[in-house]
Amino acid sequence: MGFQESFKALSDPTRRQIIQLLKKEKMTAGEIVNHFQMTGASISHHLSILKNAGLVIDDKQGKYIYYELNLSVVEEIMSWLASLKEEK
Amino acid sequence: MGFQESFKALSDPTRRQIIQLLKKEKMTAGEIVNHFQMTGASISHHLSILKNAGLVIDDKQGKYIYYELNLSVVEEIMSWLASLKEEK
DNA sequence: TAGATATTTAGAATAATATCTAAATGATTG
DNA sequence: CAATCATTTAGATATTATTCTAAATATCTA
Repeated sequence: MGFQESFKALSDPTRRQIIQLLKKEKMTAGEIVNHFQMTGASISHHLSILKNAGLVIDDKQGKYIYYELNLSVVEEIMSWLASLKEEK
Repeated sequence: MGFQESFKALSDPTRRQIIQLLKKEKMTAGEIVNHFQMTGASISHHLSILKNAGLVIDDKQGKYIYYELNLSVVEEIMSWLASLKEEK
C-alpha cells in the first residue's frame, strides 16, 4: 500500500463510484453490485484493488462480506497533496 | 479535465516525481528531463498528461517551455477527498 | 541563413488494465 | 448432506498506457 496503489485505485470511475456509495454506509459486495451494470466478478476485482490500496476494509460476516471506507488512507493522500502547497 | 484525468495523472510515479520537482520551482522541460533516466520524448508525454489534467501549466518563453504546478487542481482533488469524510 | 538547441509528435513494441464467462470456494438452509 | 446463495478466482480478450527511436517543429545564434 502506497500512493501508487491509492491513486491507481482512484483513477477508475467505477471505483470512485463505489467509494461514494460506501461513504454513506457499509455494504455487502452484492449490494454494491446492484448499483452497477457490470458482473459481480468485475466488481469483485475492483473491490480487491480498493482493498489492496487500503481504501476499503472488508468484514466477513457469514455468507456476506461487508465493505466499508477506510478514511485513514484518504487522509494520507490528502496530506501528500497538502504538502505540495506548503514549504515552497 | 476532471477527476478521471487528475487521478490517472497522479497514478504514475514519474509524474508524481515531476510534481514534487515543480513544487520547489518552475522548470523547463529539459531541466525536468535531467532528473530522470528516460528520454525527453517520454517525459514530454508525461508532461502533456499532467497538463491535460490541469496539474501543470506551461509557459513558453522563446526556446524554452517552463512548467509549473497548478495548485488549484490540487485543491479540487483535496475537496473531493474531504467530502468523503463529511456529511455521512 | 545554416546549424545547433529545446521540445514535441508519430509510430511501434511491450506491459498493464478492465471486463467477460465459467468454474471454484465457503457458508447457509431445507 | 445436497442444493442454493454470495463472493472470488482463473483464464481469455480488448483496450489503454508506457516507453523507445526517429522525425518534425520552433527558436536562437554565429
